[in-house]
Amino acid sequence: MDAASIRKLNAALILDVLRGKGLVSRAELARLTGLTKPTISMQVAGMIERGVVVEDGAGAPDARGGKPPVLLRFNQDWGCLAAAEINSASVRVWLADLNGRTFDDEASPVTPELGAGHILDVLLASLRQVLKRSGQGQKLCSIAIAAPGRVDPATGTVLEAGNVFHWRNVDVKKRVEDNFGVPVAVDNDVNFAALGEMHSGLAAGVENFILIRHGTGIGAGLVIGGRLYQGSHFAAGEIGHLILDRMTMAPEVLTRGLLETAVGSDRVREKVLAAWSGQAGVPTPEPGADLAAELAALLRHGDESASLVLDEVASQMSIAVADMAAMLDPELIVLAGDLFALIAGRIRELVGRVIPWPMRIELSALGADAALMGAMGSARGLARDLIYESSRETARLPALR
Amino acid sequence: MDAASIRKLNAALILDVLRGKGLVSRAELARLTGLTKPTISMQVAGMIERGVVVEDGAGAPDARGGKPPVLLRFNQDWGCLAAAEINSASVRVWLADLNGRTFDDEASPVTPELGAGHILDVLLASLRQVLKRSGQGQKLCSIAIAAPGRVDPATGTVLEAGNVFHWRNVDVKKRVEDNFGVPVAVDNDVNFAALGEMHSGLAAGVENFILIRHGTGIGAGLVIGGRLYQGSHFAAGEIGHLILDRMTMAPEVLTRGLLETAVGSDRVREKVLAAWSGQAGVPTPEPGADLAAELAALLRHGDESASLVLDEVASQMSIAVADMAAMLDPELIVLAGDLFALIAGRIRELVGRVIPWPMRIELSALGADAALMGAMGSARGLARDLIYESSRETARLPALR
DNA sequence: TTGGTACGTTAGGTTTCCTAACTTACTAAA
DNA sequence: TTTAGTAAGTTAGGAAACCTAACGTACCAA
Repeated sequence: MDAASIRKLNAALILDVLRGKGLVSRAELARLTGLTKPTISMQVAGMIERGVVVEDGAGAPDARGGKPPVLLRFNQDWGCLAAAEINSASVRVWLADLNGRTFDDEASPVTPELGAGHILDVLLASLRQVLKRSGQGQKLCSIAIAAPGRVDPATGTVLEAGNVFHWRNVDVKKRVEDNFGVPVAVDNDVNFAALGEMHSGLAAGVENFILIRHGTGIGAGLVIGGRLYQGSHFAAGEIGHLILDRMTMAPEVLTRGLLETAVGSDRVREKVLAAWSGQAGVPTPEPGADLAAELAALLRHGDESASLVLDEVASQMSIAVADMAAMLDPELIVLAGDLFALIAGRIRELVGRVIPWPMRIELSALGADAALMGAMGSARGLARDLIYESSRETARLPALR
Repeated sequence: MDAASIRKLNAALILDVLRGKGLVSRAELARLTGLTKPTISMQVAGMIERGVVVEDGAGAPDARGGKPPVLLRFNQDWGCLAAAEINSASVRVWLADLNGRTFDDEASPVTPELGAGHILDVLLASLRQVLKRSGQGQKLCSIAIAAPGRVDPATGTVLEAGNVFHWRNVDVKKRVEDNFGVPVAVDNDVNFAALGEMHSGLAAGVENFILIRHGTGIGAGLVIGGRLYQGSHFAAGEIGHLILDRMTMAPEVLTRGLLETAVGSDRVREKVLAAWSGQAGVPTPEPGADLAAELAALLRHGDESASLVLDEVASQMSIAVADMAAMLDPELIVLAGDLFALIAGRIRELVGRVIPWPMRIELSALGADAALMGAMGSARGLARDLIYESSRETARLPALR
């Protein structure tokens, strides 16, 4: 720890305040950071020279008189950020300014059968295209990628990607870094979705929460103490393995009694088809259609089979939610996945019975964009070091007259 | 962030190395910390003046020649630490040096019926006694207290202490701080037990692990990212509420299907008594005796009832352990409680069936001292600030000749 | 006895921050 | 229109911590 570190820490402090507040004067920065006015002036001079900060007009002078403040603003166009998501239907890419505001995007259809190499090719081409189109290629600061499966964020490798993709040890980070030469973050899509809720969703400012996603698979993203928790084998939140058939550990539980097998969307569809009454005037459920919309339609027509299936699903999901709540005592549980809209009320009621303290259980508001928003937040974090690196040569500029 | 902060940070860095390594010379400190020799000399001079560090003999000179190093040592007797535990049978107090080595202790029998006020009186008296006996009262740096129930460590208040103590909102921290005028940490005994395993047990150096304690109640302490995680309502790890009777959320589950009700030691005793074969030559199980020892004796005599009961308990505990493993993906799970010695093997086997990655499941080695050891570690952490506060006046001492 | 090596100290310079005083630009009231 | 008051931002000087480079000290080995 030496003088240079002090300067960097103070630069980060100043920039954090500046990014958080929007327009701030030097004097107010001094008040907010606890640093003195000369220090702020010197630091800000360096930032302005590098272009990270710009002067942006005059503020209203104090009512009692006094020189009006010169307002400063973080220059969100100093660089740009990229986020990408690989899912079973497409590769999506977003480009955003340093405040995370998306200004361009691109989606390329893919299928898992294309294989890891080809899908990554699509991703790289897609990235290149948006960067070229926007003319911001030179300013790119960082990239974050939401990938399927179990990911080691330290190495940026997809260790294994479940039933759909059949990836093993795919080094996404290296591939992308080699092509763009900027820092790259890779993580699981559910984890990024949780970060998305934290950055710009329901969980803003929440220290401890869980995002549970329901789909073909079932997974959870855990945020503990304001940070993503991935687990020792990057498998934290793999609640598909939760055991439903309690009071016993019989071998058949391994195939029958696990949460994912019981209430994954494929199984729910089967159950609906099996139980469907065939009532006149009720639409026939079809494989391939939107499961949640279909169930909602059945419910509207007063179809009993749908309501019975949903009751069962709600009951089993409630067990998982209640157990997570009991173990982790989060402040909030966010439910992501269309089906949850139909059963959130029932889950709240059932969980409320077993958990003796108040707990918010909410439906995600970000929908399909959650992972990309979280990835963008992560890209923003990665870019911090580049932005905050304060150049030493700029110290103590002569006054401008 | 200013010059004074730099000095403090570097002082902490140096002292951490010194405490970790034992005997170190100034030159080696420079190498280990990355600071320069003059900086180390200056910092160390201040520490020696304050008595926090002492010179302790000469080291062996380098084989190639050269002046032999003067070895430095952290002065573990610069102050002392206290830890206390309140349990249903006694109030225990330990006194230790700054390295956490206990040099005096005291146990006072109490019963929960005495009430919070009286039990705290006993604790205070006990603390005063050991401090007086050792003559170290003036040097006391901090106190940590393992209390029963749900504790808010920020305020040091026992919010509620379960079935045994019937405490509500007992401000332990204030009471003790007012009496001794040193920083006081209060936390739940299971949490401190987990810290104990981390400081000086099986979990040394483990980032993510869970300690599960079985007794009348069942609770877990969660260490995530090397830090205790208490939850948003200080209820993390309250796995007594886990739901055993799956596939349903029927109302009767609330009394019948919760983990604590099913496998708490009281219930296990009932089960043993109910199932006992009354076989000749087998000792009769008696209420009040040591449950684990009794079960072990029954097993030795080949009693079938005991083995059936244990199988059931193991099966149900396994569900809880497997679920925690699936959700939190810890590196290690530590089992604390006598009963676990009889069923750990079975738990390992059952959990191994559902969790597809390797996971260590071990019996706690610290036994009844775990919570006190963890509390002592916490007291040591609290004392850091006092120890590391580097005095400004000592800068740049003239050379001694 | 001499050269080599490593420990720890001294001297001098750099960087950053702080305090105090100053200039600048505006309001409000005489 | 002038004058006093207030707040923003700059300048000047100094303090505190660090660093580099060189030096004195104590030991080994030939």
